[in-house]
Amino acid sequence: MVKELKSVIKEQFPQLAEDPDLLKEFDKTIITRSFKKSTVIVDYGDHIKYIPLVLDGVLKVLRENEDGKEVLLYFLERGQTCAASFSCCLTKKRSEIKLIADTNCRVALIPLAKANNWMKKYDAWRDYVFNAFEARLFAMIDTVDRLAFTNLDQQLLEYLESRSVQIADHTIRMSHAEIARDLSASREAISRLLKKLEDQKKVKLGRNKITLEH
DNA sequence: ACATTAATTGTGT
DNA sequence: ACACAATTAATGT
Repeated sequence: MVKELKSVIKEQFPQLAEDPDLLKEFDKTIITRSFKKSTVIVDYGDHIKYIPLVLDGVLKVLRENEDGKEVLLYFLERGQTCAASFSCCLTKKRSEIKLIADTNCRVALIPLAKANNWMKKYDAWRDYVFNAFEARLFAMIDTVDRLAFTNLDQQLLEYLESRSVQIADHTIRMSHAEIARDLSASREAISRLLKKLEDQKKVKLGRNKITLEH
């Protein structure tokens, strides 16, 4: 199991695997855990104890508005980590976000103190963290752009395509209502747009599933 | 296999 | 956005 973790790290986090000392630290301190789909891993106000590295599956990061509405911030895929957790790492604040297993997933957990300490000790770790922040920042700028400049049609199509890549499957098993929540749109609007996409032969619809055609 | 129920999806306003 | 109709899947008998 330990050597299996090592090979997953090499595959998913190549930058981290370059430093053998860091890999040894991983061996000693990392806990891997599996979560079933829909499990809440971190909730609003929780104290963060670990930095998660996604080994497998997809996680969802949500934020709650002042008026109690939940907004999807972004998805975490294998090889990624939660930038929001790092900010907790530095400030010791409670969690501003909710982290939820979008699919069954496997996560490596790094204790906060270690993650902090490694910043000084290991260049590879520090670089990884900064890269993660940078990548997340640009990804979020991108989504803000799309929110501002594209209509819901576009967003829906891009959402479906990116989900399909994430789960490596043409068939997305979700209800229209779930998709609507992710896009902060009404369920009816999504249903109608999906039907339009079906008429255009871009997707095939079934109950709780959407298959992308190419 | 069939009926009942619940959940999802479609439609008109 | 809402109300309700239609359809589909899940469950019990």
